[in-house]
Amino acid sequence: MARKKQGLSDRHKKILEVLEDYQTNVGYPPSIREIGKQAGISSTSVVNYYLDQLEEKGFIERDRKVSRGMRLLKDVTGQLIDAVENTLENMVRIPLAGRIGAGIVIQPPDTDFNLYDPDEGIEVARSMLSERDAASSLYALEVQGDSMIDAMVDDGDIVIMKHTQEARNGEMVAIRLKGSDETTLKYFYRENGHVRLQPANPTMQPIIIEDPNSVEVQGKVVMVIRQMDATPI
Amino acid sequence: MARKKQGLSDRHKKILEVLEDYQTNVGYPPSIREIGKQAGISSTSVVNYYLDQLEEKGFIERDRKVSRGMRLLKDVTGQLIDAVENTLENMVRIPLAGRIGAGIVIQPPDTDFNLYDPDEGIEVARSMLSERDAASSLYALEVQGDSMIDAMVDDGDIVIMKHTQEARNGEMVAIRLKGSDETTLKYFYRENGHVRLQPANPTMQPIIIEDPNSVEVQGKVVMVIRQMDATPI
DNA sequence: ATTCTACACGAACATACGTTCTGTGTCAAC
DNA sequence: GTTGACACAGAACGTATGTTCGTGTAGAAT
Repeated sequence: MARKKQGLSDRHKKILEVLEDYQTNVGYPPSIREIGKQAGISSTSVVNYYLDQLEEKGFIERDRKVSRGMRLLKDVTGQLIDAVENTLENMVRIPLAGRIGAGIVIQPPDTDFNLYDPDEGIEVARSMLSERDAASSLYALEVQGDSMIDAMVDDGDIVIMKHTQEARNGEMVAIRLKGSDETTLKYFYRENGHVRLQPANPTMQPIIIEDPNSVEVQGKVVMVIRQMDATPI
Repeated sequence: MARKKQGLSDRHKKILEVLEDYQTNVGYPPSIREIGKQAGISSTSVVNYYLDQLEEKGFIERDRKVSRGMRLLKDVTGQLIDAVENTLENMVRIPLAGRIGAGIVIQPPDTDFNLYDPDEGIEVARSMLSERDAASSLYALEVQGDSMIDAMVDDGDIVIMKHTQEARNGEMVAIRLKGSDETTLKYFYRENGHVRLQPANPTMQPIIIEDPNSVEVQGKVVMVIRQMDATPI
């Protein structure tokens, strides 16, 4: 009953390479004869022979009787290959809507604030977001200045926001106090009839707002991204 | 001489949709007869007729005499389709190598890359990394505890590291001082024969180390990610 | 009306391509 | 030795699939 598991011979590997190369370069899978030519195998039956083995090992999937009817499932290294659609749908592009600073400024995307390319956006893997968030319309803001260091948000950070008027306890939200024109990022808690705004930095004291109506929630922070690799264009 | 340019009839659109659907769902392009069936066209010649037109309009590319020898170039909307290779390479999966706390524990990505689940990892768009970084082997660490708040890194944050022994000025690095078993994240500056370690929080004072040899660089911080959307599995 | 063009159908044709069969050589186990 | 599993080659076969051709219709141009 002893089955050799990981045993990929040179021909197996070569064929997998050909498969991957061909698919990526040509756009559709190769025929058996083409595989043979690329891999240095003269007989179609031998190629077929190995394709069957690769299928049994779970590297490819074959549709019999169909020309070029095969698809890669795993890499030569055994890594799973995401199909095309997956990768397309696995990424979410979030528009860079503007900048925020001490006096917060959220520019709607239509403003021709052209410091960023029109297609300049933040690409985030869907897996890094909750399903709800990925489905909703998000926007990204670049933080300018040190005014949010008590929220653990640094100059240059990218905050990804979700527009909302309501906040639930424990969420980090962008809020503006009535009478102030300054927006800050704080953890939001509604308790005992008042609102507690908790800085992310645990060494700092919370702010208690007795009148909940004087707190205006502008959005919820979904993610903060700090890129350290200095590649400013 | 008037040529209708953008004129995509319903059949054109339908065929493009079929093409896209089939490719993404099945993994290779459809045959002409399959297109016909899906698009409600009974004759192969009609499908061929429209495929020729779509090629002339630049939506697809065809390889004559080859079964399923076609690939999508543009979307129904006219948007360019990224080839397979692009989508495959657009995302980088970074293994979650461990956790760091006050008593830092950094496990460099050893050869046993198979310890964590395949879905245990951080997916980052290649566009969010520099080319150099994306090519190098990165690993991610989850921060545990508040010991890095002076580096603007919070409990629960994900730091993406690049293994290196050398640091250049201005980079945020994980460093350990000789004689200490604690690792911290600081901005690194080598100047006038000494090393200056600058906390990210600008209100905090730098640390000057007179002997550069007592500073051990363990890695460079490439990115910090803070997920606020509470998605505990 | 006639002609031309775009669109459509279905059948016939040619071949690209997957499958199968026979045969050969090697190497271990018996 | 014999057997059997394995790797490989080449040819023959069947069919899936792209191509071509003859025909037809509807509408615009002549």
